[in-house]
This record gives sequence, structure tokens and C-alpha cells, in this order.
Amino acid sequence: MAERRPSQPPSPAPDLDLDELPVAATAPDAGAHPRPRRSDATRAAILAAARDRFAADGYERATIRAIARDAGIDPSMVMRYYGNKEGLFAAASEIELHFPDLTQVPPDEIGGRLVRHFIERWEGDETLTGMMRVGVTNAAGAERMRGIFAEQIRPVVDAVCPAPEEAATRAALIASQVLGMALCRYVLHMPPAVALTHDDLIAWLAPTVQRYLTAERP
Amino acid sequence: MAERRPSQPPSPAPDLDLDELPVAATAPDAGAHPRPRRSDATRAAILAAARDRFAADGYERATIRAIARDAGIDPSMVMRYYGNKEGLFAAASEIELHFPDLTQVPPDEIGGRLVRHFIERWEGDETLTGMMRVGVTNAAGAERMRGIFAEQIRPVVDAVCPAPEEAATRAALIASQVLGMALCRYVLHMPPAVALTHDDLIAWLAPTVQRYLTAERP
DNA sequence: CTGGCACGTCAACAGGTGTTGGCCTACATT
DNA sequence: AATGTAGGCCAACACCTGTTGACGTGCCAG
Repeated sequence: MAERRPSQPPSPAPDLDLDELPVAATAPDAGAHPRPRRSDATRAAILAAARDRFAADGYERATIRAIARDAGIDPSMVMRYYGNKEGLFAAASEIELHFPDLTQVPPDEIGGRLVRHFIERWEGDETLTGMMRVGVTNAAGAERMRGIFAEQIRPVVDAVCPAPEEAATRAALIASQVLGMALCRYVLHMPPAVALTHDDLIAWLAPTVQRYLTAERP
Repeated sequence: MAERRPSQPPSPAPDLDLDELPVAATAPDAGAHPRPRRSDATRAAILAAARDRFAADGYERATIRAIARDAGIDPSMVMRYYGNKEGLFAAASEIELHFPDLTQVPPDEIGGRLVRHFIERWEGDETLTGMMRVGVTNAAGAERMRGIFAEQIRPVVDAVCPAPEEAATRAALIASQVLGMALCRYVLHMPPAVALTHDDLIAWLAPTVQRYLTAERP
């Protein structure tokens, strides 16, 4: 759609630094950046607003103008700090799943733990729903979701799975079940999926995940 | 977003008939409409192009202009025949899952049959991927997907499930696993999910679906 | 043969989009 | 205190969107 700039950015903003993508979400002072800038609060506000809008509306319908309005600043600031809409999305879609260490958990309880963690994580952060919304529509979003899968779900399975060469497949199966439930419950709002309690959800899904994790290859 | 028309359509096109939504996809002469119109071919071309575009690009990025160009006609024809973009989408997102009759199948084989049918159906019709893409982004698309769930998956489960009051829940669980795999394999293109053969897919997923279908409530 | 009408094209509209460059202001450093 | 600069706003650009109405054209009924 948008043409690639042929040679070099014509006249970049005075302090556009994409090498230092902010990760802090709402907390203005998370992490210890080398030199705190005066605009960090604005940056964080933009990022928070972008997360909300992307989550609520998807990539295309989340307009820079609306994000800027939510953040209480001018649209041009978004461009100055994040280059363009894709850059903003890249910064806003940084996701950490924060999986706990499961190596000490009894092997047959790992499925349940995984499911519970996913549910709590999902319900505590609407960004995840948004990322799914974008991952389905947008190529960059899909790439981001594959990355999250490869970098955050895979290792957990690797640490538990008996046969290393099957770990990738098993991780994908787990992802399919967990993301599928997230899709039905949090995105599509299918009534029976929404009605399930946490405990029911865990009771139904845990054996599935457990089987994908440790059962012999069929 | 778009305001509802308050009283009546101001001056509708001369022959806008939403009560007779065409269902025929690519075949120009499928079904026996009461009076075949001269424009049926155009209608079908629009519908086919719309399906492709919606599937490939999602609701927002699939523009009426692009659809019309694909169909080889003027954008205004789309408006004339389908009212507006939402109407076109409603007509283009008519989906039939064509579930076979499973009442004669041995109960413990139904899971495998269901999974196989889903895979074949999905790979034979890219529209399904498109509908998922739209269902995730667009409210009307989500409603449509809930409808498909309620009208086409539910009955299959109802016919097999022992306890009627649990059928809705069980159907939702099955939907979560099947749609989740479709998401990972056909939309997100996760490599390990794409690499699975049909047989592997069925071997892994069938026991899950079977359990959701007939296993005792945990 | 002639009128009406379905079919179709063209050009335009009003609004929204990402993006840009100029200009002002207030802070921090010298 | 002077000054360079980062932070911020404003107005505009070029483009694309869904949608509309006027205007031809060829088919079919009378």
C-alpha cells in the first residue's frame, strides 16, 4: 500500500530514535533508561492509548488521530516519536506472557497450571485480545504472534516435553487450544464460552493441554 | 460508526431487494429463483469478488472499489445491488458448513469424523479463513460467526450429546479447539501447525473433540 | 415501432486518513 | 541571563473511502 522510501528518510524528526523502543506500558518510570527524558510521560500516554485503541478496534480502525486524542496530545507527536503507524503498532504490541517456572511442578499438573495462567493473564490485560484481533488481520500482527509463540510458549514446552523434536508440534497444539478458547470467549463472545467459570474452564481444558504436552504421539 | 437511518431509506435504488439475498457463489445458475434476471451474472461476480477480497484483506481493507474492479464493473453497481458495504458483507458471508449426518456413525468415531470434515471444508474454501478474519475484527462478522456456531455446530452436538443441557458448553469447547487450530494453521501460519499432515491433525485433535463430546463433565 | 425500464458508466461529493513542515513555548545548560 | 533545543500545536497536503445522482444504452413488452 504505502510505497517504501527509496533511499533515505528525507528529513527525519530531530529525535526519532527507533533503536530505543519504549517498553514501559502505563508506568512512566519502569526500567532504568540511561537518561530520562522530559517526554517520557507523553510517550507512555501514547503507548497506553495505542494499546487500548488497537485492542478495541483492530489495526485499520484504530486511527492515529483517535489515539492522539485519547492521549491528550497532537497526532503529529505520534509520528515524531514512533515514525509511522506501523512503528507505533510495533512498539504497542510488545507482549510479555510472564510464564512462571514450571520445572518444579509435578508433570501431570502442568497442563492445569498453564491453562490457569493463560486465563488470568488474558483477563488481566485486554491488550492480548487486541493483539489477536490485529494478528488475524495484519501481516505484521501475525508475525508478532508467531514470535510470541516461538519465544514464550515454545520454551515452556521445551522444558517439559520428553522428545525435543516433538516440542514444536506440541507447543502449536497447545497454542491452538488456548488461543481457540480465547477467540471464542474473549473475541467472539460465544455465550456458552463466556458462561464458563474459571474452574470449569481449567477442568475442561487442562486434560487437553496435558495430553498435548506429555501424551505419546498418536 | 454509521448512523442508523432514522425513518426510511431516502430514495432507494429502483430494484434493491434485500429480501432476496443471492446465495449462489460462483455458479451463475445455482438454485431456481422465481424469475432469473439479466443481471444475475453481475450479481454473482460481485459476490465472488467480495468473498475473495474479504477473505484476503479483512473487512476494512477490502474496499468496494477493489471488489468492483475484480468483478469488472463499476463500484456503484455494488451499492445498487447490495445497498451498502455491510449489506454486501452480509450477503458474501453466507456460509454453509455442510455437516454430514453422523447419527449412524459409531459414537466413538464422531470426533474423528468431525475433525476431518472441518479440515477438508476449511482447505477447500478460503472463504472460511476470510470469515474468521472478519469475525475477529468486525461486530457483524462476530455475530455471523456466533450464528454459524449456533445453527450448524450446535445441532450436530445436540444429536450426539448425552445430556441436552450440556450440549451448548460442549459445542463451544469443540468450536474452541477447531477454530483455534484453524487460526494457528490457516490464519497465523504457525510453522508447526502448517507442517502437520491431515492424518496427524486428525490423530491429535480427534480425541480432544471426542472428549468434549461425550466424556463425563469433569 | 415505441416507450419504459433494467443495466451500466461517469463524475463528483463530503468526509476521514496518514503524514509533513512550520512555528511557538518553556525548559535546561552554559 | 542568554540561548540552543526538545516538546508541543496548528494547518495543511495528497490520497482514499463509501456513497450518490445524473446520464447514456440496449433489451423487452405493448
